[in-house]
Amino acid sequence: MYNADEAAGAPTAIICEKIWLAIAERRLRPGTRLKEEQLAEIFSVSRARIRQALTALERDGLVTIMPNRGAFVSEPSVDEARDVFVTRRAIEQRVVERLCERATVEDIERMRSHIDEERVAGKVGDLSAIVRLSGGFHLLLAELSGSAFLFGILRDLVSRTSLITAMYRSNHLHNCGPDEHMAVVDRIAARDAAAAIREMAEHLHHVEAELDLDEEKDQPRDLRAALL
Amino acid sequence: MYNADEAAGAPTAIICEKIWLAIAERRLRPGTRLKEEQLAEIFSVSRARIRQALTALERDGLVTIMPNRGAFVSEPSVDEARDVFVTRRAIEQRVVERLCERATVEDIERMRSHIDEERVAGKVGDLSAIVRLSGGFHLLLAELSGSAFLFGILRDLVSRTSLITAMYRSNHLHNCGPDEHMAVVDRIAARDAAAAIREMAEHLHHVEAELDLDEEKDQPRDLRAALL
DNA sequence: GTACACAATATTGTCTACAATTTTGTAGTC
DNA sequence: GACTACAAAATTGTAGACAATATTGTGTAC
Repeated sequence: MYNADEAAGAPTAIICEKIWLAIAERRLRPGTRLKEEQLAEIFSVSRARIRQALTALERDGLVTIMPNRGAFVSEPSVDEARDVFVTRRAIEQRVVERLCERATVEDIERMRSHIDEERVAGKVGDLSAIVRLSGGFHLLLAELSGSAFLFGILRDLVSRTSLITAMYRSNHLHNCGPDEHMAVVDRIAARDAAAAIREMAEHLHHVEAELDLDEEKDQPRDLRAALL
Repeated sequence: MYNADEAAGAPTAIICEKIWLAIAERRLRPGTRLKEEQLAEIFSVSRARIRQALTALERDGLVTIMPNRGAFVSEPSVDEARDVFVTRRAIEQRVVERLCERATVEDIERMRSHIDEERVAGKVGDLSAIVRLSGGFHLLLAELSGSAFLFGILRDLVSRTSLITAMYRSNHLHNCGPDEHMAVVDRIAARDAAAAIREMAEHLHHVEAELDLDEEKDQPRDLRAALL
């Protein structure tokens, strides 16, 4: 891990990751304004580089850029949140399906050792690692599925899931539990595609179910809707 | 349509679209180098704007940027091409599925009138319009499915499909025929999800089958592989 | 006292100049 | 004569300066 205090002259990818992590860990709340000059000073880089980072983050759906207005941490609506999970189920079903056909024993081993890391992070209570690893498991599966597009798409979706989780869940720790991950891996190892798909779908439903997507159904997007 | 001769001071989106169309219409062949200064002069804009356009096109997979080397029109491999179709089938299955549940009569009408446009373009022989509309049909379906993510993902995939079609097919005209599109819409209108999904899968298989993805199986990515 | 118009400030958007890197051409040496 | 090292040209990457736009604060008129 990089030391957060030594951020001088960091390349664009590092800046993106730092902002991404800050959002996922709820240090940057949805709706927060991200002033370019301010960020440039914080990271000790030029404003041009910050703009690059912000446009990249916009592409991942983490920040929303309003022309001539500035960049803000995105505030995904309930509908958008549900939409992410709908799409994830579609993508990850296909990922698991392919893994049941193609995964090697080395692949299975990588999945298991990843889950070990998750468990360690959970015991130690390293929030930063937990956030990264829980999403990372799904990305690892997508990577091992051998489809660069499924991987790329899921990368987007996982980022958005982190934001959604940060926004609609009081506590992030229970999500993406290593036990449910292991259940999926066991089914893949057994080459039981139907069961693996079911296990994954169930897992994603659990993650979604832990969010408060029902209560504050239409949360205000603009002031008018909020106050009248 | 814009006049291609009057491109002075065009915003980034216009530049992207022009380059995209040039690639889709095979005026820019895969592997072509895209020098920034040259493009800046052609479009009568600053080099900074060209860089914006190129990074946007890279995100869509149409150009490949090699650091300190420059931007090139992407050369998707056979495996990547197949991968795109695998992913498209997964995504568009879900799109059609949702449309069978949610599509209104107005939606069906929009699909049908879009297909009418395709037929007109086909009769007139407007290659530019054919390219745009054939992909546009699938995007319209995704848009009407009500899932912004399915739409966004398919947007990417359709762009890549255009590039792949331009690369592996001698004649673009037979792809995405309006008749097969109409077959899908008819099934959606009849709310027959299973049949609609089958019709769409078949259509995508046809498009893929018309490409020469078998013959030049490992086309050279680098000189070493090409010459030794 | 309120509302509108105007000005000041702050922030983003764009362009131009400079620095770093890579590629190509040339000369020198073995 | 061929290979290596060096230099020059071209191209990309970066940063800083300037212009455009939106927001906020103030003043004046009704």
